[in-house]
Amino acid sequence: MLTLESAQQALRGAGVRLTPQRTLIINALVGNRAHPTVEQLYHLARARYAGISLATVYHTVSLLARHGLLLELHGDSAGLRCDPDTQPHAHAYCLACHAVLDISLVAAPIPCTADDLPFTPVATELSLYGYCPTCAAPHD
Amino acid sequence: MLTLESAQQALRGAGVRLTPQRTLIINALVGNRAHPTVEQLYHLARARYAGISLATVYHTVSLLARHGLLLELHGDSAGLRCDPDTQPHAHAYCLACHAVLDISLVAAPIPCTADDLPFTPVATELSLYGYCPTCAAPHD
DNA sequence: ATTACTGCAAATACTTTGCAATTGT
DNA sequence: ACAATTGCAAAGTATTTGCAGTAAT
Repeated sequence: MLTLESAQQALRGAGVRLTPQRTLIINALVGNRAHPTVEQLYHLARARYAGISLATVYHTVSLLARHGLLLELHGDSAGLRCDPDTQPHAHAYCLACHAVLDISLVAAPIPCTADDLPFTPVATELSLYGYCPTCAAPHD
Repeated sequence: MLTLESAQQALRGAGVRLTPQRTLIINALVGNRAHPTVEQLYHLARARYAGISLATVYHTVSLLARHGLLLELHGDSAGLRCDPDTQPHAHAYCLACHAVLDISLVAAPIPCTADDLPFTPVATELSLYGYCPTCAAPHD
């Protein structure tokens, strides 16, 4: 799970500078289970420092993903979403309220064979589309 | 598996008109295992009828997906891809040559629970990112 | 005849990029 | 000091939409 300390250590170890903008974005992600879009992350960061730009948020998200500190989720037409939890799990996209929920996976290795030859994934993304418990509940 | 006949039947049964453009697009998809993007589908269709427009291809792909005749794949930054095979299977995206390969899944029901409440998916997408057998092979 | 569909062009949305100014180390 | 990073604006790419003309049933 992402923490400011683990991120600082990973970035410093890679010779990457820790700017206030990056600290801001990391802090907005720590403990955040909402799977924010880049746009939402931008607003969260801007609430604390008005000068930050959307381009910097894009840059930083890409940087953090390259350093294995977050996962980029592509399952949503609302745009790129970020997940600070890099442990294997799936994502449930609610078609009604557009929430993104975590789905824990019972570890079950996927036999990855394409045309009978092995395919070695470096990343996987399991996306489920449906209705979350709140939206699926009968209306009053 | 999509055929022109099955598509005709499904669309006519739903009161949807079978235009030459739609027939063209369906034919471009039948037996197509390349998971073409909308743009590629547009070029395939235009090779047979120069007048077809990209907007129509987008409309038609969305229509066919709504009628369960194809799957829309969102796993690629190259844009929306189409899969005429609606049976459950995963997709392997090659990070080198950008091919999209089918991965057969051993049927293993996923326990879908979000916050201990059931999430009922209406669609799922399992995307694997890595290197296809050709690109993973040692270079000469 | 009626209504759905097409094609164009414009609009929208998301993301990337060039570059000059700034800043972390 | 020096290279990395930022912010702005512009460009690039993907997709959607309004609407007038056209065509399927």
